[in-house]
Amino acid sequence: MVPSEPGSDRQPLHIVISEQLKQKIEAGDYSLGERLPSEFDLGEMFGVSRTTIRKAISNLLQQGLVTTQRGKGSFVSGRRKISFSMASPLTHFDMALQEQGYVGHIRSLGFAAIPPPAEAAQMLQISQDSKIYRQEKIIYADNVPIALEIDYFPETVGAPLAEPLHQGFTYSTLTANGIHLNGGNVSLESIPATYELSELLSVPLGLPLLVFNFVVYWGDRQPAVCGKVLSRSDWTCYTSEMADLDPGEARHTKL
Amino acid sequence: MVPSEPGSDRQPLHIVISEQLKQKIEAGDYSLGERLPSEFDLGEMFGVSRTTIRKAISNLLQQGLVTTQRGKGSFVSGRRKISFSMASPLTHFDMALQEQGYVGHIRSLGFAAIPPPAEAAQMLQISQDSKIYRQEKIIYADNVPIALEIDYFPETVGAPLAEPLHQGFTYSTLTANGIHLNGGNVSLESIPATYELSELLSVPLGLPLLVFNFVVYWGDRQPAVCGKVLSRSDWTCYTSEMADLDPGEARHTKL
DNA sequence: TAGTGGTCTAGACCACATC
DNA sequence: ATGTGGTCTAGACCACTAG
Repeated sequence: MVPSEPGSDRQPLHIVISEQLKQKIEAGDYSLGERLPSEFDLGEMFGVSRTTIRKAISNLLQQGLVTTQRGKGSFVSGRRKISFSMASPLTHFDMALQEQGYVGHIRSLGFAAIPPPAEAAQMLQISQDSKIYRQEKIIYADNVPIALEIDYFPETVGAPLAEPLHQGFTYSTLTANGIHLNGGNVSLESIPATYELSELLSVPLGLPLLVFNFVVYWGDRQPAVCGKVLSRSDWTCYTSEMADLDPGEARHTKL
Repeated sequence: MVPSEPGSDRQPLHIVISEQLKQKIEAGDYSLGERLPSEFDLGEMFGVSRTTIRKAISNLLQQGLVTTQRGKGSFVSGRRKISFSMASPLTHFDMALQEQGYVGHIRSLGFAAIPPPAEAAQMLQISQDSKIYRQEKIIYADNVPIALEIDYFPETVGAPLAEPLHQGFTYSTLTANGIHLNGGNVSLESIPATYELSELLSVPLGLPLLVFNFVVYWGDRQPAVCGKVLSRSDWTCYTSEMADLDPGEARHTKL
């Protein structure tokens, strides 16, 4: 199976090959979860070196179409996405997971009182001398790590709730302890996974991550928590509903 | 400059090298826009083959830290992001660009009446027999392609406004012609750039793209347009403001 | 033990940019 | 003409998975 006549195509071989494999995957010739032929075999099938095949498979990896496992092979990936509402931010991750048929749990990577980073101090409206509680945790759905959550709590919230916050989902813990959130500012962006993040979330380096930045308030606009959730883009999306659009209003909210 | 003592590190060479280069970039040793040493020189500096250096630079590419130009070199990238409000969706892209100091323009890739795709027909609440107008265009900021917008208009909107829609920004054109949007459903996700998208937006294959899915209404909840905006994650982010959070409400909006 | 993907080498040729 | 990144080869060794 030689790619095509050499005269007409201007595409690199690894692109031609990865696009052909992509078509086969999308056509169902290689079905979901199925193992692709080995790199050696693919090299023979296309009549190219293993290096070129590896580059082609790397293209599919970057596009999230396959995953690779050392010693086993390359497998067609594909899964449905878990959707979270932007209207209830960090909020109810556990409920959203449960409603959509997943078992959620968290693994804490650390909970400590630290001097506040400048950015967090500003969002929580506290001075640089006061303490701040920083929590970092991985969120799992069916034992797959799907997100890294980083929270900053002001001392008034973090100190009395240190223990429950350390162990449970943020929103549920807050509401269970009488802190009812009533507003916030959020922003969404996307970044490629750094090496460190790729290790934490078991994804290839560079895979898109959704970054949900938030600061939420309770009572009389007291900041309750701020931070960010970095979630695997192959597992998550965010939804929102709008009403009464007014072009001049609510634009360029600074977070 | 040999990486480190061989006994202790378990990281591949290309990771060690790309992480070292990353540190230098973030420390400012290589400043913004500066050219890195050539692959050949880097190979000599680290005492490894060019293949390994290319893999290391590929890691930086995937993380959006550098860009490469054939015949010229590799350059440190880095730019601020343009923020769009989720409260006014497709909406005022041109104004948002202008307010943030960019010159915006569009290039149409096509505008045609077609039989409606099933998904679009459902969102626009029309039957499969009626016609639909599909528009595809690239959005530029300062002559850099930052987004691909795909719109579907029902015949009642698309037919009379074919000409102006073809040439201008969507929201501005609609409001200028008496169609005032007053609500909508949106969702945000992120996907890696496919080969085709990477060509259209001049980004490396696999770079994260933000996908803004929308359907917006006017008058008495008549769908005016639906579609999606795929924007370069290194140039764009979305912001939103919330009030009166109610945990049970507005969750899992289906788009 | 055999097969797989992960790493790395040394070298070749090409297309493009610059002088 | 020279230097750059982009493509591709042929081959080696390693780490891991499996029967």
